[in-house]
Amino acid sequence: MSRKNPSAEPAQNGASEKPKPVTLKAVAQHLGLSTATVSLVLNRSPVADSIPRETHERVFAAARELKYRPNYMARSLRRQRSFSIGVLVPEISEGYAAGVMHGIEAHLLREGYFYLVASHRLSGDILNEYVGLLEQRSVEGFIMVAAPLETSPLLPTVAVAGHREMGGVTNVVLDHDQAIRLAMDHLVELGHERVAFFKGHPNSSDTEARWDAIQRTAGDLGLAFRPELCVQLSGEPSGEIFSPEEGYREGYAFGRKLLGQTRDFTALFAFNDISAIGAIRAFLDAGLRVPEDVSVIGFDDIEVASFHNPSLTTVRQPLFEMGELASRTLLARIAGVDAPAPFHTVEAELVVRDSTAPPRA
Amino acid sequence: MSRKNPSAEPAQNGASEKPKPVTLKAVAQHLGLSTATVSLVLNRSPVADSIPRETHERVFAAARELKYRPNYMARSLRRQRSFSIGVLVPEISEGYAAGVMHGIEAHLLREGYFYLVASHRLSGDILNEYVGLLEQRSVEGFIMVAAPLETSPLLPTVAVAGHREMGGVTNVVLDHDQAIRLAMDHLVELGHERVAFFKGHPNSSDTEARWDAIQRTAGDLGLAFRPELCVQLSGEPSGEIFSPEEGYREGYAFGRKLLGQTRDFTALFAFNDISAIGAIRAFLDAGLRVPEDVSVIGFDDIEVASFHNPSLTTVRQPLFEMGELASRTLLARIAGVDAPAPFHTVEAELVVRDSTAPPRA
DNA sequence: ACACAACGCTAAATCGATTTAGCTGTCTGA
DNA sequence: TCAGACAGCTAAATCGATTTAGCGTTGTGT
Repeated sequence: MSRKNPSAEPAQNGASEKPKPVTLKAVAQHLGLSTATVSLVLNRSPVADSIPRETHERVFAAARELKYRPNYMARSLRRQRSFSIGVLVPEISEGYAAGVMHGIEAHLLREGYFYLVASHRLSGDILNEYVGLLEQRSVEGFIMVAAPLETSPLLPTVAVAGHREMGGVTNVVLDHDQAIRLAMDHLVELGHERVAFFKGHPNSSDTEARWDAIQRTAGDLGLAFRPELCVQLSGEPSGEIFSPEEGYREGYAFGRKLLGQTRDFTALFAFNDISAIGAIRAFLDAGLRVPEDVSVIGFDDIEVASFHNPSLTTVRQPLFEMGELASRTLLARIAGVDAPAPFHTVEAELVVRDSTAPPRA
Repeated sequence: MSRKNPSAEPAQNGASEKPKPVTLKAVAQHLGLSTATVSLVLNRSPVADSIPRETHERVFAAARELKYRPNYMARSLRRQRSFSIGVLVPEISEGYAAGVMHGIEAHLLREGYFYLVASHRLSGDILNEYVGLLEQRSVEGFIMVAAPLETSPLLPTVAVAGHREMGGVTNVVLDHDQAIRLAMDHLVELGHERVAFFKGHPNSSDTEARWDAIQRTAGDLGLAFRPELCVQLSGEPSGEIFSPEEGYREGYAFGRKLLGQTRDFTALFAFNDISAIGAIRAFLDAGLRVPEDVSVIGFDDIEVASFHNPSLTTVRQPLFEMGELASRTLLARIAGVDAPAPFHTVEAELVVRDSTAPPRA
């Protein structure tokens, strides 16, 4: 209600006056030059090489003095460049995507790009809709996180945690074999022999790759891999809508389902940290202690993993680096530097915390 | 390496051919009409009222057939509208901001807007830099989360968790008195009399408001409010850089510092969930049980709060709704519907979970 | 039979930059 | 002395839409 007297402020932002932005023309007139010259100089065009140093200085001085800011729309229209890219994530308030976006942002803004975000919630239809809208907005490319992409997009695209090999799409993927190996070795070294596994959401693009790696590695290590130790939720999830809250509930449900099938296991390798945490809760509710009775290992190392109690042993995905790599790769492709390699692989790292221990003797 | 034969795909996206987008002119020519007519019809301009229904249909049919998509840059340049807003958060991979952004996104995209995000990391300089860049990008307004805003921005702005009253800025704020009351009543009802408090980051805009509310409420309830029960970190943080990881460490450090000062308390009211979790860890490390020996109550109800073990009793901020309200308010101001009210207040909610209990007898 | 309105549409200006082709005027070299 | 090179700049087209002013044609009322 109370409001300071606004008379002191220079340009108020309500709906009152508009500050009338400084155009190129204004700068040119102020200098007695043409807009062409000013533009050439300000953009350091090679054509401006023949213009004497003194004029250069006058132009820059005037631009600074008048606080000239080139109009982004006009410039983009002419150059057919937007310096924007579209980022499609499952859901913005979800740990995995947030970590990747952090890396994306760091690199992109450093290079003078901005990004537009939208959430596809693991639905192909929603994804396609936003791809269309963002294309209309002239984004120069896409970074998609865990996106259920069906067809080759028209623009350069980098997929993080994508699994399909697709024309024009560069995948930033974890080396799943190495990652799974890390986790399994850890469990085996602790002495676990009966390990339970969660299989991920059928629409999540990492699910298949990771599952394959698990099967292979279990075989290599001679680990029992029995059906009653593997849990996948009943098939289609409720709607195609995705949320982290659901991931947690899913983990809890997984955990209960597993206990319903058998208690003959000493460790659980969850699909991700969220489901690991959900499962831990299910175990605790069932009177089992973690890690004394059951060791649990997660995947991702999202923030929660270290905050959790017991803190979570997990396979760390270098999310920030993956985001950075994705942006770097995309910008290179936009610049036409890189041929679109189908894969860039990053390595996982084992983070041992308190949710794993040797099995009871 | 291996790559499917791309001959089947229509338009490849590498750096090869460009699909040559359909312009308004193309549609007009295809119809034998002028671009003016087509534009008028497609935009349902009142000027097009005198154009017969049949022509309307022809135009729409052609647009659909040719898959015409208006060029965003051209349209924005002409209309002086970008349908974009700038969102400035402390850090994108942080729970509070993510929750608010979720709400922002939901409402904004529904209304045909997109948003550009940047992280100010609680630094005024970084904030100003991005404000400038985003203004240049012709955003139509700002939503700022926990931003250390010093001067009135030129564009319509809505601040979430802002505390300063400032010309042209609408604040979406929590009713801190009500929120604090909720928490304190809960503790008092449980029987706690000696309660410790954390004071937040000096650059975080909610810190002061919440601290004031705590002091007032403690007074109202006749609660002891002794200096040795209040902890604030040593003043300036290391650099002005902010991260959730630091919030956790801060909470841990808070907890240790508190224990160093006194153990004569039965409950802790932390500044937020992250610091609550950090403190709980410090207590556990010191051999105290939560909630048996010490009750801990957080603030925010970020995702982690419910996942944590023990799950966290906390004061829920309706982050999603705050984000929605912020966007709604901003769009209304952009449309010139609303006068810029200085405050919109939302109510908190107490979420009782497992980290609080009656004090030991 | 004629003025005037309504209809159906278009020419052209405009938004604010970028960029190519080219125009002066001076200087150089043969 | 004169062609040609070069320096130093500019006119004008262009990007793709939106939007105002207005132009011909037909119809209507008196």
